[in-house]
Amino acid sequence: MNRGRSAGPENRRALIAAAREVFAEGGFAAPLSAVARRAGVGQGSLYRHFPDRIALALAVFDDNITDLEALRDRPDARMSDLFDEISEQAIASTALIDMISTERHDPRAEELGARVSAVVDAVLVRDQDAGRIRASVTGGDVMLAVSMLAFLLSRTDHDERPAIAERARRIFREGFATDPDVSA
Amino acid sequence: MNRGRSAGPENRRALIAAAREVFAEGGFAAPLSAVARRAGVGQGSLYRHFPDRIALALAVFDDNITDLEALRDRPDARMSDLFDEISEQAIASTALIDMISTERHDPRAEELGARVSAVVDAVLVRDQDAGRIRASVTGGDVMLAVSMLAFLLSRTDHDERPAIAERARRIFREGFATDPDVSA
Amino acid sequence: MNRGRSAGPENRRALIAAAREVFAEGGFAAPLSAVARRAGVGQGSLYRHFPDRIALALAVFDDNITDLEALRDRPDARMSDLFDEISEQAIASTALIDMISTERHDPRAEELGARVSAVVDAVLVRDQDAGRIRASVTGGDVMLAVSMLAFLLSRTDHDERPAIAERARRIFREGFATDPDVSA
Amino acid sequence: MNRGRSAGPENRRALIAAAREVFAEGGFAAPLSAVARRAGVGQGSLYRHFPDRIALALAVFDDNITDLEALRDRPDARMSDLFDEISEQAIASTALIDMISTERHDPRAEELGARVSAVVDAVLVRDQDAGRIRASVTGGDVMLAVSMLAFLLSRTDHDERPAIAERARRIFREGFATDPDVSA
DNA sequence: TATGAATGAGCCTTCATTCAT
DNA sequence: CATGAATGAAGGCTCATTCAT
Repeated sequence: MNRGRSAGPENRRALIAAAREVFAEGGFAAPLSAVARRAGVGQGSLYRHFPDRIALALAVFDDNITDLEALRDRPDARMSDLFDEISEQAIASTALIDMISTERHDPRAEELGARVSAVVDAVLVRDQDAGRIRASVTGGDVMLAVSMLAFLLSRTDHDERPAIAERARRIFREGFATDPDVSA
Repeated sequence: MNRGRSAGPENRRALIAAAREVFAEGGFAAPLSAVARRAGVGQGSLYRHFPDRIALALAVFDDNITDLEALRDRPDARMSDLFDEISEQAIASTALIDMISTERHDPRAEELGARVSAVVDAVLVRDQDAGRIRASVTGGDVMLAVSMLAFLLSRTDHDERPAIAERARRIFREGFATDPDVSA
Repeated sequence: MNRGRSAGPENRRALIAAAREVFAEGGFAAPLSAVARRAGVGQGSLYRHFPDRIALALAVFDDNITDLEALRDRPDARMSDLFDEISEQAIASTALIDMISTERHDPRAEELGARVSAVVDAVLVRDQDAGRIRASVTGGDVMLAVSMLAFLLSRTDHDERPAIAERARRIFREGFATDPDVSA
Repeated sequence: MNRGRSAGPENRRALIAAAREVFAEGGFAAPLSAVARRAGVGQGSLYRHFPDRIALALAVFDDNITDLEALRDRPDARMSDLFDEISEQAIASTALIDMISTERHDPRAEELGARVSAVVDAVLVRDQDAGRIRASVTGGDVMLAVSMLAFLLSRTDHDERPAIAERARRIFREGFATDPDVSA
């Protein structure tokens, strides 16, 4: 049952979709064979489309990063929106974060991290100009906060994630805000 | 070279020591066979002493929690000491954190978490009474911060951990302190 | 980028050239997909032109045999020239030898062997007539020597081949010559 | 159906025996899974006993080398006996040769080669002292001849090996002998 | 009770070969 | 006739877990 050449793009999509689910359920380390199986695709096709786990993850997560970048381009977007977006993504699947840290020495994963950093920097400047965040806060600080938030969610049960996210974000808000009492 | 029935307690100790090293080097998911090998003990004995991975990890990490509890009992200990202790432990081995989150539904892991919580609560009260930490901060908030710090360190290269720990702790300090400007 | 039906001959040539390189680098067992890739040709086209590995190898090695036959037709060529030529070929790529022995029961490979034999026989007669090689030496003897030399080179690191070839040839020279002391 | 610990030595023997057969039939590159299957042993046990292909091959071939060394210790043994022995071994299985050349950079394979060399050197001296082999012949020359002979046999059908071996040995005899005419 | 070996399931990866377009 | 993707069968290897001694 060779579905022929035209099945290519369809398979690719199916693999990404399957990987998104499998990663969400089993984490970044989930078996690739499960991805192929769920996509209804031969093991070989998976490897043709994505020569390794990272290549597959990259395809899965590219959408997420793109969402973040879209947010940066909204002139009214502020840091809290960014945290919203990241929380939401992490609530859905924490594998991205897992991947970025597990594969932190792979240049492709680094690039993903750099794209996130760029978004953070852009939004941070605006918030500092508007006096919402202390001038002493750096992009690195925020990335740290973002990472911690995501790690935390990645280790939290799905149904508890919204509450935990809210709680963690309040801590960071108070850590970064110019007048913490206001946000308390 | 069957050392006979009297070797029991000695084996147990050797297994715990070996597991501490193996977990530190290879993470919580490291092969159990490596533990038995390093301990110089048969596979079967490992399973007899510790029926599963969690039982072994529990024994390993009991010491760490004990250290934390000792700290709680020092009347002059404050929250920053607790963070110091936890940072140091996480800098040494991140497997504990990994275990607590990976196995978060195992009652034994939960109990470990509860013991940490108790320490946190005790120290927090003192810091709040002394006016060093805002009254609005809860034990849950601090546990969250602790978790995030530990997760973060668990995903950081060993040599970068001290610097990252310091940076993260400043954020939390500012998020919790009564007068953040002082600690900035 | 389907170059259409006229690309046939060009593809064929590209495949042979690619196969020559791939076999030289990876041996006779190298993946056929590598050949197609290097030739810039689809897998399907490879199979159309060469239904199996042997068909491809035959096309590749036909040139080598042709060189040998050209040598036979030079009236002054002697056995040592033949060994020179074969050594050079084996030094460049041992895949031919590998193929001839691996596929020794395939009639196409046998034919290749027969062509070599014919060359050997022709040159041998001349050398014997000239009194350079003992009359008792048969074509089979020389083929054996040739095979052994080629096998040997096929199992020698590339950079050591010239020296090993020289050493081996001296042995055969002494084994075949009418007056071995001369060549010693 | 865990046959328990005592099955260890038996398994080991079964694995070596199976490997000897599998290597003889399929060459040194034959699948290890076939070895485990034929030995009636789990895949894991194979890897426990022999962590890699070379370790297994070493065990298989140790007997062969031992036979060679026994021959060296016979005071009346001469080069022709050595060739006899090697021919016989290669006639039975050519995988040893394949291994020595395929894995020529593995120190364990090198050691095997060195043991053969040592035997060759010892026997050569005796033959030269007795005036049966030219003084100009070196141990390296003989090793070359031995290698070529073995390679040749490794690529010859089983039933043709005796005849081919005889023919090749005559060439070497004439190449090495003090008075080649005698042996012609 | 300790021991160390056995077992087999499961994942990863590579290719040869087939096929719809 | 070219193309490039699909497919699945092997084979390699690693563990978690069980068991006879």
